[in-house]
Amino acid sequence: MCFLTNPKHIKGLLLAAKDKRTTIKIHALMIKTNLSTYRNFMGRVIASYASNYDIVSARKLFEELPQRGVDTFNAMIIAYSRKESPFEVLGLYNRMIKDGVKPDSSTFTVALKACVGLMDMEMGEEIWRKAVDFGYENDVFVGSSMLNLYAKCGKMYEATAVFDKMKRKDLVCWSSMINGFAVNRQPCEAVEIYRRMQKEGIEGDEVVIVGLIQACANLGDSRLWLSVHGYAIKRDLDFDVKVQTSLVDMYAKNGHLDLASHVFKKMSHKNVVSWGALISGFAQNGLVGSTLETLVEMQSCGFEPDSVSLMSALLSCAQIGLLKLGKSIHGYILRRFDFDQVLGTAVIDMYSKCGAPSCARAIFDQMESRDLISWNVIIASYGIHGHGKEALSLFLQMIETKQMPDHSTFASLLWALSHSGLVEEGQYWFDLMVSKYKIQPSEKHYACMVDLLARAGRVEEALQLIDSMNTEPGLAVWVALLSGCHNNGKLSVGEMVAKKVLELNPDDSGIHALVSNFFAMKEKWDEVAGVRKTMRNMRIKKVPGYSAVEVNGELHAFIMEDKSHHQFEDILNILKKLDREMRAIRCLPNTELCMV
DNA sequence: CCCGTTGCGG
Repeated sequence: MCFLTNPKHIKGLLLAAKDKRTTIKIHALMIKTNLSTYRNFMGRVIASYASNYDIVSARKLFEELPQRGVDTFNAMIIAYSRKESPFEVLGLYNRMIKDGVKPDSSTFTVALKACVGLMDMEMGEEIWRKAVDFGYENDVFVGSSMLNLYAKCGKMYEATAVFDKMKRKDLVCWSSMINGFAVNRQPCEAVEIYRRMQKEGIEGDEVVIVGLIQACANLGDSRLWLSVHGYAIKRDLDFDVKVQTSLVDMYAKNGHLDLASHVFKKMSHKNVVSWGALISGFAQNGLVGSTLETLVEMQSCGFEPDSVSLMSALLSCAQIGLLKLGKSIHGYILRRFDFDQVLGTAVIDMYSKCGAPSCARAIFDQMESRDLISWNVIIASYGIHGHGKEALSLFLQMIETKQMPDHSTFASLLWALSHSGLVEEGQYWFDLMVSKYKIQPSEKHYACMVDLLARAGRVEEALQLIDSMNTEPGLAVWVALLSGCHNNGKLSVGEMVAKKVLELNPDDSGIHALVSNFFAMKEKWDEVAGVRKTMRNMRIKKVPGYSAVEVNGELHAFIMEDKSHHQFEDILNILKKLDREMRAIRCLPNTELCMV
C-alpha cells in the first residue's frame, strides 16, 4: 500500500470511490498508515462518504473535525441536498455564516434550492442578500436558483427582475422562466420568453420544450398544440419520456384522448408518470371505463399504481357510485401508502359521493392533518346529503382551527344551507363572506343565494340580489330563480325568467323540462309545445341522462325511458310505494320530471 | 452545485 503515502493518489482514489465499502476501505487504510497529511484529506473523506450515501458517517467525521473549510461544508450540504433534506442544508448554511466560513457559489446555489423545497421565500431573500454581499450577484448558478425560487413561489414579477439583471444567461435560466410562467398559468408570457430566447439565437432543449408544452396545455388553441408537438419532432426531442408525457397530458387535458392515447402508444419507454398522465386524463374527462381499464393494463405491464393513478380511480368511483371498488382501493392504499391528506381527501370524496357519508366523516375525523380541500370536501359531503346544519357546524369548526375558507368553501356551505332551507344562516354567511373574508361572490354563490331565497318563496328578494350583481347573471342564477318560481307559483316573474333561460340556449334537457313544466303550469300550451320540440331535437344529439347504483359489486344503470332492467317491475313497485308514503306526509313529488 | 413529465373540491 505504498501508494497511500502519495497524497495525490489518495485524492484520486477517494474521487473514484463508487460505493460505501470502497470509501470505508480507503479511510481505514489512511488511519492505519497514519498519514502525516491525513487531516488535510478529511474533507475528501467526508465528501466521499457523503456522495456514497453514508451521510451518517460523513456527518460524524464532520463533527469530529477541529475546523471546517468551505469545501467540507459544501460536501455535507450537497449530500443533504441530494437526500432532499432542506432543513439540514439550511442548518449547515447558517452554521457556516455563524462560524465565519465564506460560502461560495455552490453553497448559495444549494441553500436556495433548499428554500424551494420549503417554499420559504423569506429565507431565500436573506440568502440572496448575503450572496450579493459576497459578490455572487452575477453568478448564473446563484441567479438561476433565486429566480427559480421566485417562480416556484408564484412571484414571476420578482423572478423577471432577477432574470433581466443577469449578465449571462444559460439555458437553465431560460427554461426556469418558461416553466415558471407555464406553471403560474401565464402561458402567453411563457411563449414570449421563448421567442426572446430564439431571437438571441439560443435553441431550446427538451426541458424548454416541456415548459412550452405545459404552457400550451393551458391555451385553448389547437394549432398551438400541433405546432409545439411538431416543433418537438423537428428538434428530434419527441423521444424524451418527459416530453412525451407532457404531450399526453396536454392533449388529455384538452379532451383529445385519441391524440393522447396515440402519443402514449408510440412511447417506447413508459414509466408510472406517463401512465398517470393518461389515466388522469381519462378520469378528468369522465371516461370511467377507460380510466379503470388503463389502470388494470398498467398493472399487467408490471407497473405498480402510484397515488396519482389511484386518485384517478377514486375519482371514477365517485363519478358513478362504485362503492365496492372504491372501498377496495381504500384498502389497497392503507396497505401500501402513507395515508396522506391528499389521498385521504380523495377517499373521503369517494365515500361521500358513493352514498356513504358516515364513512367519509369517520376518515375525516381520523386524519392527522387537514388542509383547505379536505374541509371543503367534508362540508360539500353534508351539502350533497342535505344536512345543512352539520355542514354549518363543520364550517364553524374549520374557522376555529384557523383554516381560512375560500370561495369554494362558501360555495359548498351556501349550497348546503340552501338545500336545507336555512335562509337566515345563508344570508348571514353570504354577507360575511363578502365583508369579512373579502371574497367576491361568483356566479355559483349568487346561484346558491337565489336558490335559497326563491326556494323559500322570496322571489322579490332574489330579484333584488340579481340586480345587485356586478356581472351579467348567467344560466345558473336564472335556473335557480325559475325553479323557485315554479315551486311557489310565481307566475309573472317566472315568465320573464323562463324567457331569459331560453335566450341563453341551455344544452341541458333538464332545464328545458323545467321551462316546459313552468309553461304547463301557466297553461301556455304553445310555449310548452315549442320547448318540447327543442327537446326532441336535442335528444337526437345528446346522450340521455342516466343514474347508476352499485349493489353487491354489480352496476345497475338506469337510462332515461329505459325499462330493460331485469327487476324493473319490482323497482317500479317500490317507487310507487315510496311515492304513496311521501304523499301521505304531504311531500309532493313533481312527477313530470320523473321517468315513471 | 441551478431547470423539466401525472394528482384531492366547486
